[in-house]
Amino acid sequence: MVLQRSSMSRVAFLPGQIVLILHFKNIKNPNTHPISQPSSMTELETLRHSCAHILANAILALWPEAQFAAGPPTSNGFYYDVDLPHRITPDDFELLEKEMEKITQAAQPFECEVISRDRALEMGLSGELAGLGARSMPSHFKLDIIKRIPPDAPITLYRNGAFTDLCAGPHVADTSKVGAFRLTHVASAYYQGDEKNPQLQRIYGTAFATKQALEDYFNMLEEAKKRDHRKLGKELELFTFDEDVGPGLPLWLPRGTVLIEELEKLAKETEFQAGYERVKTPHIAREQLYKTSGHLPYYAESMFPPMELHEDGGKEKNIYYLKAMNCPHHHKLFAAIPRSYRDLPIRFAEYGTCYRYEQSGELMGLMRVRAMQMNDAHIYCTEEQFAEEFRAVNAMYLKYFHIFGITRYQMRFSTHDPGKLGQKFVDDAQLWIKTENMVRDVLVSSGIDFVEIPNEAAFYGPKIDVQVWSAIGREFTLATNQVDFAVPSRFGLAYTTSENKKETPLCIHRAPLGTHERFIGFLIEHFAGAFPTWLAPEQVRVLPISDKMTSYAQTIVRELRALGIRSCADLSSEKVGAKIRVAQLLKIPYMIIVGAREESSGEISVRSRQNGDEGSVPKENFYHRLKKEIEQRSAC
RNA sequence: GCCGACGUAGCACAGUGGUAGUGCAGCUGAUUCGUAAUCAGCAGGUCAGGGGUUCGAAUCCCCUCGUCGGCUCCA
Repeated sequence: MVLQRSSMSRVAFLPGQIVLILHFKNIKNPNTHPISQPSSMTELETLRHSCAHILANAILALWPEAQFAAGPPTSNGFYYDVDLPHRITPDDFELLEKEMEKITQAAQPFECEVISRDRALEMGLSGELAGLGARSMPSHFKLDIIKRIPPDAPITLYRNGAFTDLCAGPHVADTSKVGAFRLTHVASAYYQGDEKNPQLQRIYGTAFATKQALEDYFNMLEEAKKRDHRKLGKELELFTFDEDVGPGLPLWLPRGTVLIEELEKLAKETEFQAGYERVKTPHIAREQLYKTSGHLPYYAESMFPPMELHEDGGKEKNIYYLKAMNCPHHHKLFAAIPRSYRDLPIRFAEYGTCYRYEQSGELMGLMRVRAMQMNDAHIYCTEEQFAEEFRAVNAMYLKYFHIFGITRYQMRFSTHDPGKLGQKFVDDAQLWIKTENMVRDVLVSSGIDFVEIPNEAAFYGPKIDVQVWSAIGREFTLATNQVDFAVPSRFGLAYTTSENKKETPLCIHRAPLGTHERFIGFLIEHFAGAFPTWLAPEQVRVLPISDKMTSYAQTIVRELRALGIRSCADLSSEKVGAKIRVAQLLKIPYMIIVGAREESSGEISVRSRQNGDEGSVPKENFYHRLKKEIEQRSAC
């Protein structure tokens, strides 16, 4: 299973809700417009785009030599890419915002003018495009952009005050109509997103129709930061990173390990019921395995550098790689024993640990790491069995999403491009069409919303990625499900048919729980650290009123543990209020408070994380309720 | 990987050239308490690491490591 690197898009934040705006290549998208067509921006986008012009205008007022590239609205605001010797830092924002204020207060009308291509080129050469008038240097990025405008498309200018920009528009009526704005950060970006091109400074800002909406947005960002898994991971003692261990290599503390083991328990139960068999494979393999699979050499740069071993007194060199995926190992397990059509489907499952050398700048908490434990399985089946197997896999995804209450996700169905058969995609047009139709049918008949993206399939077959969004709005692939009709034949995998012939099986790679790292990172944010009882690292904390109650508290802990319930007693000499506070901050689902009253009556006083004081109950009643809640994996 | 910012006690932070600080957590003691913080004392640091400038560096400069924000959205 190869989890593809996901694009990191952003979501748009609106007060009180989170609205998704997706950016997919080749997909109709309300936010992107083909260059030749008149733009159809939303009101908010228009406002933000106008803000970008005002930003450029302000930058020019301070640094007239600035050269501008693109300045579009984004999901959360706007930016303008600028080439400028002066390094703009957040310290410059105040000054820039003041300049921008001057422009908005002047209420300069935005005027549109259609010009000829020659006139546009002329203006570009004289530096007037994205400028405050003629300059000694040409507007070279704008000239490049003009070259890329289709010959039949009109070329338009937008002006406000002295500022003129090559722009398709639209814009607000005048510069006073841009609502409330703020510059947010500065980053670098390559011109046209290509690392061969010069690096520009990208100044980001955001704008809303009203000051209140702007404030709401920033408040919401603050709230989102509180559920950032990196922050909660530290506070709740779930995982850590260490410089000596290495970047992107998480260390799981005991509380985080509980999460891992509960997820594995769930996966193992679910997969057992669905007819999977568990396998175990080593973390390394010889170079030859990845030559056979086809991962070498093209995938080599995403793998850790190989280990070279000189065995036989140094005569022979053996090269080993840390595995970046489990599929080749699983294929070898399939190949280990002669297989009959009667044996299929064969479903091999393993929580396999994989290592990928992700670029240092791409690492991000648990969401993108270099060592990951994957909820992997490979299903080998006949073509006839494929639809049913795929349907079952899909049902498993939905079952998991139901358990975790994951409702905000998107299924992304990536298909092939017939024009690229034999290059980007395995050359078997019939099989592509057939499998894609089967996948599509399953999705449609299951009533699942999905987007279809041509040209994004894996080399060996179509795939479905489940996209979700982190607390701070980054999009990533949580889980993936891929059809493979190419690699099994590279491995010479075969089964004997009822006619005693050899046939290559299809393979479904699937990882509905993705990797532990990313899935738990996601769950931490999804639950804001308040895990449902079945997942909670510590399920119950027993709080004795005073140390006279120590032994009764310990009795209760023993009883809970005998029932398999994770619990501890807080025997510190704090007052009960302080103990409650600590337990609440650790987001422990239940507290049991015991004093003399409870000891004599055999009752316990229950306090839940969610509802506070729930009063006294006979302890067996509570144990029973808790056990049921855990067994059922209730949402809360 | 590239660009930028940042790195001070376990955590959150203050300290911009002149003796390294605060709060929480920790430890010790006292307190024995009924639903979100009891009190007191103590300890804790090669200021990420290395090099340089300076009479003197957490502070200025260079290198390395790490973390964070970006690197798709094209007039």
